[in-house]
Amino acid sequence: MLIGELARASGVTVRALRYYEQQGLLQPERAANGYRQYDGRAVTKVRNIQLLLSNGFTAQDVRDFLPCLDDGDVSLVPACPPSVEAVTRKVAVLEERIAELAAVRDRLLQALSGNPTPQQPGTVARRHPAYTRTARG
Amino acid sequence: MLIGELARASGVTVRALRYYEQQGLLQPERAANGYRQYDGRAVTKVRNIQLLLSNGFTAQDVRDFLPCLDDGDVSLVPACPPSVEAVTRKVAVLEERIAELAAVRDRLLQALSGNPTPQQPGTVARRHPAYTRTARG
DNA sequence: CTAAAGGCTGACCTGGGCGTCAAGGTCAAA
DNA sequence: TTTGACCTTGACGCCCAGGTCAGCCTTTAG
Repeated sequence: MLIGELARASGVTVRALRYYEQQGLLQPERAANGYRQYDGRAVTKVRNIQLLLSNGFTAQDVRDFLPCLDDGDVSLVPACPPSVEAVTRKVAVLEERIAELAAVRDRLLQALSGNPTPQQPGTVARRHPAYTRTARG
Repeated sequence: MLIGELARASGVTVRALRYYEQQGLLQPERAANGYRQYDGRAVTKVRNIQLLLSNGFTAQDVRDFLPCLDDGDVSLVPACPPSVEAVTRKVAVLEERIAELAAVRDRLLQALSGNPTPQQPGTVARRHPAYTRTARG
C-alpha cells in the first residue's frame, strides 16, 4: 500500500502521514525504489492517531498510546508489559476528558431545555449521568 | 476581581485571559484606571473555556459554545434562541468526540486485560458500552 | 519517447494558543 | 516619597500540526 492510497483510505493527507512518521508514530517499510509501503492495519492506526490528535492530544501523547494499540492489534499487548503503567495513566486521562466533555454536553442540553443548573458554582458539573447516546445518532 | 486574581482562581495565566478577551470570549468591565474587572462567574466561564480549548476545540468553536453557556448561567438561555441550532450542532460534536474517546479508552482497557478486539478492522470501535466510571474515581 | 501521475527529500510558511519581554501607569505599604 | 506588586498595551517569539513549493526520481499510459 503506497502513501497516497493510505491517505485516501484513512482520510488524512500525504503530508500528515509523513509528519506522523517523522514523529515516530508510523514506521512503514521501504520498497527498493524508496517508496513507503504500508500494510492494511495502518489504516486503523492512522485513524486512531488522527482521532487522538484532533481531541487535544499531542504527538508525544500519541506515542505513549500506541505501543499497546499498535495497528489496532490488541493481541500484541502481552508483549509490552512495561508500558502497562503508561497506558493506565492514559486511560485515566481519557476518563477525565470524557467526563469533562460529558459535563459540557450536559450543560448545553440543560441550556436547550431551559432548566437551571443543579450544581454548585465554581466549576463545571463533575458527576454526570451515564453516557448513553451513540455517536451520530 | 482583577485579572491576576481571576488567573489564580481559574488556573490559567494572565496572558491567556487577555488572549481569551482578544478572541471575544470574555468582555470584562473596565475600572476608571483601565484595569479589567471580572465578576465571580468568570471563574467558571474561564474554566469552561480552557476545558474546551484543551480538548481540541478552537477559540472560534468556543465562541459558538458560549452564548448559551455564558458565565455558567444557564438561566440566560431562553434569551438567546437564535443560537439553539448552533448549540445543537455542538452537542452532536461533543457526542461524537465522547464516543471516540470512549472507544479509545475501551481499546486501552481491552489491551490491559489482554482480551482480543471483538470488532471488524478498519476503524475504531463504534458501539461501546455506556460510560459508567466517574472521573478520578 | 513523452507526458502524467505519484513518490522522494528539504525547506520555508501558516494558524492557533499562548510565553515573554519592553515601556510605562497605578496603588498600598513603609 | 519611594518601593514593589500589580495593571496597561504592543510586539516579537515559540511550539505544534501540518500546508505548500521546489527540484528530482519512478512508474504507467499512450
